[in-house]
Amino acid sequence: MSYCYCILLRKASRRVTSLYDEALAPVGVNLAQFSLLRNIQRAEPISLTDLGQRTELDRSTVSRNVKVLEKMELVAMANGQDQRESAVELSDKGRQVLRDGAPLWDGVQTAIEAKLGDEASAQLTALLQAL
Amino acid sequence: MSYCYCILLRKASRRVTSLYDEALAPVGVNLAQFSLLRNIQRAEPISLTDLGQRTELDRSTVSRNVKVLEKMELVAMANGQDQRESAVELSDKGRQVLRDGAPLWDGVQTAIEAKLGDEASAQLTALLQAL
DNA sequence: ACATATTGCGTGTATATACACGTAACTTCT
DNA sequence: AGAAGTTACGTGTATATACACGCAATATGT
Repeated sequence: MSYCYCILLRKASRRVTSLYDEALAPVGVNLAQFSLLRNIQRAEPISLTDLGQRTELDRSTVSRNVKVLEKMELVAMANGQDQRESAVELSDKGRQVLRDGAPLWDGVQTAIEAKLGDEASAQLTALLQAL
Repeated sequence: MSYCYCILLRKASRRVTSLYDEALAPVGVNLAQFSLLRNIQRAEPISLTDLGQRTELDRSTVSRNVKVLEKMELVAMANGQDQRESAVELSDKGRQVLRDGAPLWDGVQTAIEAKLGDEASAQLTALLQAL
């Protein structure tokens, strides 16, 4: 009787998310928001649809998550190529959060690697990508 | 520059959850609900607090998820030891879902093992438990 | 040009999840 | 017995997430 891979994944996901959330709390965002900001930064200005593909999230999910970031004034919506397309851009405040959050994010990242060891960390990365 | 373990986990979690959800669709529950039913089965009648500890979920989350199962008539609430405690039990319909869902769940489980290989599957299990 | 198809987005609806807070019930201490 | 603390639970609020649907804008085919 093997453990359910899905449940193991979901539990680990919740636990680890909690670690990153706590670490990032000082800059006022959670892991999901920090990651979304990073994805925006890598391709700004970016449409919501493109952002959804990059993050592997449903477009409507991205739409709502971006709206929260907008309310926090970390990003701003601009006009895209089309009238229908809207382009997300970081605000100065958003860039600051990314700068301030980077070492916090790195701390958790390093802590996980220290806990698992280098080899196991690499294995984990490979396995998660293979799923 | 390493990948964010949390994001890798969350993405894998969403992808894999989706696999199980699709497989379980014929019996009318998703993976989270199926898993919750299984946890109830293992310890019924069980209080919401105990169920929360078993599933590593917040009590309020369990409370709400159980409420959905109750509306689907897969579980029923009975009186616990106390007046404050409520005990969750499976209904016949709930047991049937567990029976019918088992082979569907097993199919995904086997498919994942086939994809990763036995050794990698065992590694994955160990790594996820270590996190 | 006009009808049709596609694209990009928002909203409605639903589950999953957590934290904070309040309430009722039980326990413990004096 | 009565006060104080603990336990079990529900609800309010908020984010995360997906699917279905509809609308507006653009592209395409005749």
